[in-house]
Amino acid sequence: MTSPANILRSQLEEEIITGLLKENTRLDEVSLAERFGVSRTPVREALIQLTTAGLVVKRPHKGNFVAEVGPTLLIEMFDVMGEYEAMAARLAARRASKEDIEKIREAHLDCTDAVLSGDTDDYYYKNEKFHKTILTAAHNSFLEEQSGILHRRLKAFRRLQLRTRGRMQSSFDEHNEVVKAIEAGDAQKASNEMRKHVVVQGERFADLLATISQRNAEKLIHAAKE
Amino acid sequence: MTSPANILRSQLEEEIITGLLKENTRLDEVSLAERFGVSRTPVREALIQLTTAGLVVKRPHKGNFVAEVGPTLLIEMFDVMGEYEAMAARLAARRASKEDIEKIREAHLDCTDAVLSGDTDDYYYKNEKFHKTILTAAHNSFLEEQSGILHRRLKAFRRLQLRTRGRMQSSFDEHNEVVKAIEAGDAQKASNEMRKHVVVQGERFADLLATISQRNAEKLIHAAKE
DNA sequence: ATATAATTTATTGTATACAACTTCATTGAC
DNA sequence: GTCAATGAAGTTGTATACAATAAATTATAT
Repeated sequence: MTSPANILRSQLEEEIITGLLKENTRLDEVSLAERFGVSRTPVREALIQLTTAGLVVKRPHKGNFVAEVGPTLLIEMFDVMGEYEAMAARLAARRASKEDIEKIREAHLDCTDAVLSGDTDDYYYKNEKFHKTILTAAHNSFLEEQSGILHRRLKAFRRLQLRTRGRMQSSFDEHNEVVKAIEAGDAQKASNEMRKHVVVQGERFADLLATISQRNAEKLIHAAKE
Repeated sequence: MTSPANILRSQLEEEIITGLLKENTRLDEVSLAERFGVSRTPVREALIQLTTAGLVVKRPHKGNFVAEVGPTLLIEMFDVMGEYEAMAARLAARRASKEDIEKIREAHLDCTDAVLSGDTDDYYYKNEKFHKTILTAAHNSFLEEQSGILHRRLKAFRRLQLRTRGRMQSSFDEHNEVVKAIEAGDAQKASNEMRKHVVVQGERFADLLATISQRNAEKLIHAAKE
């Protein structure tokens, strides 16, 4: 599990996700091998894994490149992420045990401190925990896994969002609605509130785009209105 | 794209999905290499890809095994599949163009022939096309991709379901409800109808389980009732 | 001088050789 | 006779060597 190839994979994954390795950067096998002090074989294995994960694109006999996450794809991914979370909320509303609900309530309350102190980093973690708690309460490990994969991929963009002024308070308020719906066992409402909460829209959408490509922002704000 | 490694991957994938290679079957690298007339390297590459896809599990220094799809996981996957399709229907209800709706209507009508002739194989293909049309109308290529991956993985189980008596007619009726909702632009209803349509429940659920393990069927019917 | 073709260089894709680890069997001791 | 320990065999993980393909540069012809 902690073989050189796996370390390599997670390391590269991290660098791509955080944006340290920029889009379309060529990932030369020999250079990477030298850098990590291994042969090309484990490097190739790591690259293959990242390719199937969608983080790297292989052009036959041309090389491996960091996959570009265009604005369109990014929005699409956020939409799907919203659906994962909405599904979790819906299932949680139906399936959550007393203990599950207690944990959700707890995680929700924990967020209060971060909101009051205005600590966005703190809120980021507590927010993550809140969402994770609901995913667990959905009792669908496959959903949890898929959601986790996408979540990691969106990590870099997600974090930026919370920095927006007033976002933390409104995020907390939205959590509140979700919790109420789950407690009431209202699957439909829990689902809808959660989707609204996660999905990027309006001005937040424009902010997000600005973090990727300044140039293409305008024409895509239009598209966002649908 | 059609390199030896890729041919190998799709071939193995097919054999695992169709059940030709049973669960927990050991995938010996040298044997596979001999069988396909290549060296171990491309075999390993294919196995890595299948591992990240979740079809194969690697136990370090022990070997590669066909991942087992237990009843629980299978239900979970069907649930997520239902959510993908529900999302597609929801988005289609909001975003579908006149041409999109026309294509959906067309695909739906095409199913009529199969229902009347009672040809389950024919219906299988036309049903697939119907669902694909809605996915396209959702205008989210990432969703389309994710859905496609899971769809292929569930292929073997899905096909069996249609054989159930009367399932074709009720499936068609459910399609009808979905189409109506999309045409009316009722996102909520389109979504819910589609989810109900796809998700496995009730007796169909028991039928499905029987195809995997006869033994574990009973105790899981209980779980299905939630 | 420019365009095209050929050769060279660099990089990916595959094969083979070697090392590390795990498992099974055999041998020895209690 | 049984359990444990050591060794042998087999399999995965890694390194290196070789082949194939594509890009770049240079040389030649128009």
